[in-house]
Amino acid sequence: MSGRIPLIVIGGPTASGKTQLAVDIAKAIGSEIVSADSMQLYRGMDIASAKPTPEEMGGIPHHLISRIDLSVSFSTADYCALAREAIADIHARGMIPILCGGTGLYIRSLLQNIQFGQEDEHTDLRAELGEYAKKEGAVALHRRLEELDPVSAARIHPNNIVRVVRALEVCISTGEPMSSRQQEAASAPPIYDPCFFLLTYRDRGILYDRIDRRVDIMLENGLLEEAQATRKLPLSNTAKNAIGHKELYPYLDGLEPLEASAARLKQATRNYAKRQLTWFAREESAQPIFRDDYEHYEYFLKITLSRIENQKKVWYNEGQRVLP
RNA sequence: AGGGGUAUAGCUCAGCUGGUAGAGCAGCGGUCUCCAAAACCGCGUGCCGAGGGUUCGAAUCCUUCUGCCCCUG
Repeated sequence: MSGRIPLIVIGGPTASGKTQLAVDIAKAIGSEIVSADSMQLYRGMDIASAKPTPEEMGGIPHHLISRIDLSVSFSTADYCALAREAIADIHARGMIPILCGGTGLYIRSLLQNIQFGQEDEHTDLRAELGEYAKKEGAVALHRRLEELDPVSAARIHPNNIVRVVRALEVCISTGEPMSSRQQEAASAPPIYDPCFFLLTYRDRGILYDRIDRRVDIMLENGLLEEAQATRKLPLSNTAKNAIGHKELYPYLDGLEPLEASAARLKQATRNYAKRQLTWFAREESAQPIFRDDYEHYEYFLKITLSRIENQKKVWYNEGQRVLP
């Protein structure tokens, strides 16, 4: 359909090379980048979140990076609001926006144009529900959800306390089952016409090696100092989950040698990459591009750019057809 | 060299007095529309160091060899 905003999307696991690819595409087509990364949004985790350096950005404007303080919680709803704004702005200035990042939920929510309600988190209610789960058990908590929202209860495994709590929180605070709210949320038509690339590797071992090497490089670049700096700061629910600092705290506390902490950091990152791969594999609209199919990056980039050129014809021709 | 110990999944280890083996982690697969770098679910991948013996039956008992560890010299 016309009227939809053309959007180039680059998703994929961590350390797959999304940043460089996005910058090179932006240079080639003359555009700007909107980050889809839940951690690069924060200030103070630049190394850990593999935020592009000014040199890596190569003069290309990056949006939704370093936007919020570590103490501030951030939700998918918040992200979608900001991202829509940034994309609309780039598009209004006559460019095809590039969305790039590894947070699959953010990308999916944006592309499917999920309409989230706009409530704050209910910290005390969450704490109370969590306490209940601790005392009465996960099954008892799940039973409460069955009463308020059987549909969600059927979808969420009783052991998944985090999500049971979240569903209960929504039901109790809004007086409406989360499942029916979700149904409404999914009703809006999409506003983007995406050209979605899933950047990945056929050989997972290569990706895992890249992750291990990148952690070593992060350590050389001052990751320990960065972790030390966040050590005593109050971190929001979102920020405290970041991979990259918490794994190093045992070393910083003198509890174990650096190699042990570094090994756990690598491990956590590899596990994360695996989960991302599972998530993105379900994204039917995404076309996989395998970096290890090409020996030279230049050729890989050229192929990808030519795919974009083809997509531009589709976008362009659709526009033509709509004109009288 | 002598004495003691150990050898089981990719790793760390369980396996009582004999009935061909199981945990954690890793790995692999998956779920996920409001915390998502989160949370959760599923799958055991094995010449039980090698050879010989005892036994209906050996990871388990005996023995030889090999590797590793510790102690004594």
